Amino acid sequence: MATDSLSAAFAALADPTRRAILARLATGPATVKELSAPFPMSGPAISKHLRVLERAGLIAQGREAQWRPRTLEPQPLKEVADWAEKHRKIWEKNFQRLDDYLEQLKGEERA
Amino acid sequence: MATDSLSAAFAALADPTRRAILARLATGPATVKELSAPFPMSGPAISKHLRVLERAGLIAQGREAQWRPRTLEPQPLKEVADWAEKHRKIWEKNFQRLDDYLEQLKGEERA
DNA sequence: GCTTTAGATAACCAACTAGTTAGATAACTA
DNA sequence: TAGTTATCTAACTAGTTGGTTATCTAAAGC
Repeated sequence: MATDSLSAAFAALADPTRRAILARLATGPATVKELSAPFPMSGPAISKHLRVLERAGLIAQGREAQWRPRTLEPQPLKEVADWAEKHRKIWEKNFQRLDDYLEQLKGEERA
Repeated sequence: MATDSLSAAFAALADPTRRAILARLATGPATVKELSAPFPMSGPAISKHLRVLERAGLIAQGREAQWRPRTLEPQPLKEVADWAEKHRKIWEKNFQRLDDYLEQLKGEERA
């Protein structure tokens, strides 16, 4: 995998299990046990997903007795949202220009 | 890789070479030759990146004599942007609630 | 001190990724 | 027809991913 932070964030989000974990965390901090409950998957598998999310900076780890509650870290998601929104707008403009061009062609044909 | 379309789009975007290719295509259609020019990488390597982008639905392939010009397809990027923006907002609300709560605690302490 | 609970780590495996070189296909050019 | 250009496919390699089971650590409860 590429090592830049945007690539790490995109890669971390490219898995439905990890996106579901983030969705759960959006309702508040949760322990590993709570996070793994919905998935038909071993604990270590969830631990690995959490490590991917953590290396991407999307979550952070707390410590409370024998629990390590995870919480969201918004910064990388903000970078992803900004990138996607920016490029979505550019692409749209691109397509608008194409539409304008096709419209113009039609007009010239008629004339 | 997970097979759902959102996962495929995120995975395709998780590589700086592929994001650069998309950035180039945002300025208009381009041949494989043109797309590979900026990269110190063999043609087949670029072909593979293009296949990943195509399977994610982010680009389409034209045909003109011996060229196969690629163009952008906006739909999957829109899905990515929507997902990211939606969750960014939820996370922010989450953090706002946390801030409110901490503010409230401070107020109660003072009282 | 022993048991239980939460979680991490290690070792392994199958599948996939990102690159390579070599060779095939298909269309233009002289 | 022969040669050149654009592109794709095949076969290979090294490294990564996503899962498993087995084992370890640390805190809590009795």
